[in-house]
Amino acid sequence: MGNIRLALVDAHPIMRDGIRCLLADTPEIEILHSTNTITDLIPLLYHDPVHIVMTVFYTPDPEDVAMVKHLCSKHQRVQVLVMSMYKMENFILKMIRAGAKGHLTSDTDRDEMVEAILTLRNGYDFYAKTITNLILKNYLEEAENKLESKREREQKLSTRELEVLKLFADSHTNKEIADKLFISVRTVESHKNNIMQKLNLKTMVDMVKFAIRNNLVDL
Amino acid sequence: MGNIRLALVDAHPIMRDGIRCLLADTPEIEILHSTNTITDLIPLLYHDPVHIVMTVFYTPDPEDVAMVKHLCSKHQRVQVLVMSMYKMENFILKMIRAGAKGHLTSDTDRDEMVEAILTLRNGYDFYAKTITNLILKNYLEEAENKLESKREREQKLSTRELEVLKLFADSHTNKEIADKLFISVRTVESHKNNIMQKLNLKTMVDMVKFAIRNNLVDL
DNA sequence: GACGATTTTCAGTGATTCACGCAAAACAAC
DNA sequence: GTTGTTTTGCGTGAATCACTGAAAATCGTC
Repeated sequence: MGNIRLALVDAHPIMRDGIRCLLADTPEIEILHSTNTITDLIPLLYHDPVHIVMTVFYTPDPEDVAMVKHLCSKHQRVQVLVMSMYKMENFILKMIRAGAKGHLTSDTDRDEMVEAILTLRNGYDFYAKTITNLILKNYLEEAENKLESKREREQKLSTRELEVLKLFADSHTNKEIADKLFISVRTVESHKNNIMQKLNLKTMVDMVKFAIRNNLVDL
Repeated sequence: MGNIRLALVDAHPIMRDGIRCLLADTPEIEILHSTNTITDLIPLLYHDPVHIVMTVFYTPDPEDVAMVKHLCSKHQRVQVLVMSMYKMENFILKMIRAGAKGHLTSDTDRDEMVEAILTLRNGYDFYAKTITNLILKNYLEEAENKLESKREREQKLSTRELEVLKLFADSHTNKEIADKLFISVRTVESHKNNIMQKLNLKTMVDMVKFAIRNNLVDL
């Protein structure tokens, strides 16, 4: 197999330079493109295709997931390797579902990065150890009892409570929730109280975070 | 003048590796320490002092400013070079006031980085062109068109507001925040109101999400 | 159908927070 | 010293929270 054609996407030029430098003494990896965003990269791929796109994300932004999805659908032959500088299982899994074939975290090093690129080029997926644990956990849970999060909410929260929680975490006021569900504001309050008690949450900030973590609402 | 003894602070190991790699063929710069945080670095400096500490920040966090200030006061002979991956004139200026002697942005490159380090070692300050432009632009705008800069400024949060937002999104009640910051509960309320207005957020749920998205708190 | 368990509904009460407006003191820039 | 911003704080009425209690609806099951 010939050289591996790589594209680098990172909002910070210095980081792109750093990665390029780290990969400099790996001659079988050739960096063809280096852009700020996936959007900038896509047009370049038509005349100069690559095998692998490595993109770095610094914050968990739903837009990034959408961009990865878009890239994967537009260029089905490229393999996307995501490096995320945050540690949100949620989003990492979303990236994988969006079509990413590999994933690294910010505590990776040159060797792991090269290994990831080579692995992807050979047609296999690559997930950093820190990620593997996560995926394994998730998979096991899904196989045996749907999702952990699902178990958590469905075993502990009732249907109505879930409805209220969703609306609340979607930035609706109690009054709005009450109107939407044709119940009184006091009932909404009760549900929220019960949710907090059941899940052992202290504040409603915790409630919002719970909802996000469990995919009840988008960030 | 002998070798320049440098310490590197960055929350992301891969970035530290990248920078180290970029500086590898500049033999007069010697990287002695490489840590996650300034806090981790400080004890090392007692037995192994350096000339320059280069620290990278990804989000505008008042605590980072405080850490830089602390570092500058504890080790008055070290010179701090800040690289900020965001573009908030506000915070860049604060870093300078906190004692940083140089400043780079994420669109810097190896040469500029080396230049900055050498300049600092020679006893002069160094500010990247992009920074100078920023400051100049800001200055001009303020002089000629107040509205524009006002609008811009209103989208940014002040130090205090960021502190309040962080604590709030970290599940603290207003009372707790007030106690922690030694201000009244009413002041906390004011800050929260101002934040919502500045960021054009409707509810506190939105505020929590904003904080998570911007990495001010963990999920 | 009857029974118990759970869910859903709602209210009282006092504390806390929200939303909006206003303003003095502190601070920084010029 | 003047100007503008930030930080601090208060007043008011509405909304929400935290806690308790409780009636009505629903569900599983014998």
